[in-house]
Amino acid sequence: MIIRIDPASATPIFEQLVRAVRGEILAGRLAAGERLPAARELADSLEVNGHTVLHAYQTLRDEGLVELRRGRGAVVTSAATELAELRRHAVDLVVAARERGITPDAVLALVREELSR
Amino acid sequence: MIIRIDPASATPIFEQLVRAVRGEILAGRLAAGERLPAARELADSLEVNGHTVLHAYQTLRDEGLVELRRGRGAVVTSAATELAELRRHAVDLVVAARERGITPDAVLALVREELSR
DNA sequence: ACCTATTTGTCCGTATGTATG
DNA sequence: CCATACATACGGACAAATAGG
Repeated sequence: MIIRIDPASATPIFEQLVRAVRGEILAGRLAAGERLPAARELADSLEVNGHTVLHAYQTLRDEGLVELRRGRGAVVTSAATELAELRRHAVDLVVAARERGITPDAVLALVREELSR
Repeated sequence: MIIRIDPASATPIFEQLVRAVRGEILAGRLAAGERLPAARELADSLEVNGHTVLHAYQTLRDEGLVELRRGRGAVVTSAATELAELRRHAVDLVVAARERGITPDAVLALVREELSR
């Protein structure tokens, strides 16, 4: 997993990490059961503090994307990969809508209708 | 607001703080708009680290019970007080059920029925 | 418009505890 | 029993938003 951090950015380092990992998961490049690098290890390689990475990992845990366990590390949850699969369908829907010149509101209305069935 | 912390307890300090403040809110002793003591101030008075109190406050924020703003502090949300009011009704319900010797399952079934209306 | 005090936000460093394997 | 890796807590520093004068 390749992550790049911009220490000069206005967005906090821990949030950059959250976005990077979340992106990897939602893009399907990190599947359920796969392990993230150990927090301190990643911290060392990025030259940031271990807490900063841990804070990011804990945020991802709060979002339900990873499971944290002492001695085992951070593991991508199955819910996360399911979310990634769901996202692919969402992308398909939006692409199809754009191809047909359908307005965003109409798309949302359609999805709402299906959800309320 | 009187909070007591047991440093020797197995439950983490920050969680003891979360429970204490949450309890105050749900008991109605802290109403919407009221401010919690400044994190570092409370930390000093309890002789714990400022980070520890801040961690507790941020947990409460994640639960939607307080709003945190730089320079303003931690303010109890209206959602929190509404939750407290809801809790009072729940207590009333349980008390009334116990007085009448109604089983917990029956109470839950009743509530479910009302919710599904 | 300016300045100052307050207070949370983030980050660094360090240390110890504790569940996992 | 031992290595790994997260969990918690301590301490210190500076940034950034808010409120008030």
